[in-house]
Amino acid sequence: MAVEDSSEVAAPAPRAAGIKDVAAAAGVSLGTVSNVLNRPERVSPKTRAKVEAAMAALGFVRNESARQLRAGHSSVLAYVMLDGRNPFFTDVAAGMEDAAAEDDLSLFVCNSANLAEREAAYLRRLEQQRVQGVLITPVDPDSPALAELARRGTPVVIVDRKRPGTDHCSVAVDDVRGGELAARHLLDQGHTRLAFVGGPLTLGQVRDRREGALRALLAAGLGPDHLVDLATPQLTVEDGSNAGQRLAGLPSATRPTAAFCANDLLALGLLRSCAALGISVPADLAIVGYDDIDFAAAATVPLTSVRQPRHRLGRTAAELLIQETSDPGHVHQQVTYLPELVVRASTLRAR
Amino acid sequence: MAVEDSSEVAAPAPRAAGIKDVAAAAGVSLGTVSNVLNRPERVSPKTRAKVEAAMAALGFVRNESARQLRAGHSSVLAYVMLDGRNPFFTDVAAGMEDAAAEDDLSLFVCNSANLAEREAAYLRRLEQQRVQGVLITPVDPDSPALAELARRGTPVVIVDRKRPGTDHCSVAVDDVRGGELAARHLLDQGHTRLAFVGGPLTLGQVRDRREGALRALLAAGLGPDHLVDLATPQLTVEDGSNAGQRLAGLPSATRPTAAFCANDLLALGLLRSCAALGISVPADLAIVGYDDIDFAAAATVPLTSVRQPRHRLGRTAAELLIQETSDPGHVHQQVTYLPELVVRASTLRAR
DNA sequence: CTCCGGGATTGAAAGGTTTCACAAACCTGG
DNA sequence: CCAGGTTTGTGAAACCTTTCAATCCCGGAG
Repeated sequence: MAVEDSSEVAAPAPRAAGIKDVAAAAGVSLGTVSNVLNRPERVSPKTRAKVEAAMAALGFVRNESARQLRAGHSSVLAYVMLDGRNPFFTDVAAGMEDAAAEDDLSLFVCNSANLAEREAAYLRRLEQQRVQGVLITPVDPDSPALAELARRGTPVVIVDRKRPGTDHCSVAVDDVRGGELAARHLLDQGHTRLAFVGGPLTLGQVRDRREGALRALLAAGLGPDHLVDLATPQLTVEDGSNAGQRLAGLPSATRPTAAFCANDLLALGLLRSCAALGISVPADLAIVGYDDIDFAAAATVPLTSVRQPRHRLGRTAAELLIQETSDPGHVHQQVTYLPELVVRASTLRAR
Repeated sequence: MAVEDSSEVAAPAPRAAGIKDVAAAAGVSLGTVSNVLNRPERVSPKTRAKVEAAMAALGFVRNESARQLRAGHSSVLAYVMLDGRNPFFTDVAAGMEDAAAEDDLSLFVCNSANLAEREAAYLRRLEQQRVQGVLITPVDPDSPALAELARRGTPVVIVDRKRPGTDHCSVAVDDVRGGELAARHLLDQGHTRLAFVGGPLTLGQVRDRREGALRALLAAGLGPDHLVDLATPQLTVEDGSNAGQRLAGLPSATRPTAAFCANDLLALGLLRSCAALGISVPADLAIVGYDDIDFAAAATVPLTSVRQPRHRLGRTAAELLIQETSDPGHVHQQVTYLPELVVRASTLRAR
């Protein structure tokens, strides 16, 4: 009167098989299973097959916490991005992901949404997880938290910002140059009175782009009064649209005939409100954006924009990070790319 | 001749202080430090202060791997999204993030980029990490991998898709209804020949939206031949633009006077190519998109679109997941939201 | 002065993996 | 058939934290 072997009963929740169970099932020792996992070449094909069969049968899934605890390192990179809703950053992340995948690492993407507090919370969490390294486009690149993180042993790479210190690598695009390109282009088109749409000035990107525009003016012999500031609280489509309203409200005598926007979201918003207000682009107002996101070219008045090598930016950043973690003789470097102006209909010279 | 105490030498890499070091520094036991961390109310204010001071002095950072190994659970949720470059999913993720933050959990965002292989790799990695649960907009909701993941103990919530089985919760929007809304609106405007722009049909979202359009036609007494398929390989701006070229190439006798696009990216691409080809929107071609991403309203011909409660979609999904992990008596539920048509200039009735 | 109750603290076990020094088994050629 | 070298396999320690039963200490009741 044999009782049905319990292994044949569909156990509802056998609770996660571990390496130990696999070893038992395969009739080998713990260490051997571990070897199959980590150094398969050191185990004979026969035993390896046995072990692999056991793993499959038990639905074994390696416990990464335990692995990491013992091995001391994880295989996760993280990117803390500044604005998850800006396609620019999404593309940067895609570049990182490609680089990470090549080294068999995962990329953990977090979105600080430009909130210092949220950023800090993520950094804390990531450090606790002992991620292999952190890529970050910081709310404030001078924050001491970043330096400390690095000092305590988590490599940090600053993305899309430069940082004078020598604690980390950084990858950036020359925003001053970008601003210069944009403004010079507008001046070349015969405009002499430009609007600068963007903010807050606490963002280095915004500051630098504006600074570049000023330089271009200066080089053309025009004073800073030829740059009309239309400050925005954020860099969203909505803010750009609002700026358009304000622009339209200016007396036509002093109203700029061209606008340089700190990013494409603003530019698209501006474009929209121009359409709504009957301001023709580029005849009445030329517009230059920044980032050259896909939607820039897709806008019905395709947008002139300053292109940044976003994919490469991300890829390079991730590569530097990986290098830092693997090469003991690593020295920090600051990579700077040059932006490029892409001219489209939104600034075609008015006849 | 005393040798300088080594503790006074600035050690270059003192290697991560652990709970043990804190205990030693504070003159208490291991367990007490742990209590300060996990049940502060059980330790007297005096000792707590001592311990906290020691932690600060040593720059102690809790080791999450060890914690998780012992405690058995992590505090990370993950969202595997279908297309990181589509703002719709970004917004969904933002909703999840809010819900997660409320419960003091982190959200790990991964982008499968519509690649089954990448998706599988992420799922494997996440399971190894023993994340608390997985939110996913799957490439293929019928993939057995999902069911198995759930069976092995990682809760899974399907987002933006429904799944007949009873293994997980799901949160979706009724795409058939959405397609119906879009098509009926066009029919109401007097159009009788519609283009459907979208693909691949392996994506349930695309299939359902198309299906809805067919139903609307049927309800209006029109056969399926009144729906002209412009299949696209993906759902990108570029694909939409290409579809526009093809549309323009159709003999004007049979050319549809309205287009329903499976998402806004396609619609924006279509819009762009119309502008380039001199097809006026909406006079020559009415366009309806889907998702109502921010750029839809921002397009220079603002886009009529089917709005989905994306933020809520994400939030609800995360809430269900959290509930599943905390409430033992949890029963899986399938939540379905209704979409809503947002009418804008791109379909204003032609005079 | 002893005993008791209860809050504060302790110590040891446990959790799943990797690592490493070592043992066993096998092979090669003398 | 054996010595010595190589290839496989083993077992125990270590990683850092959490948990929980046990101990300690203190003041108050008897």
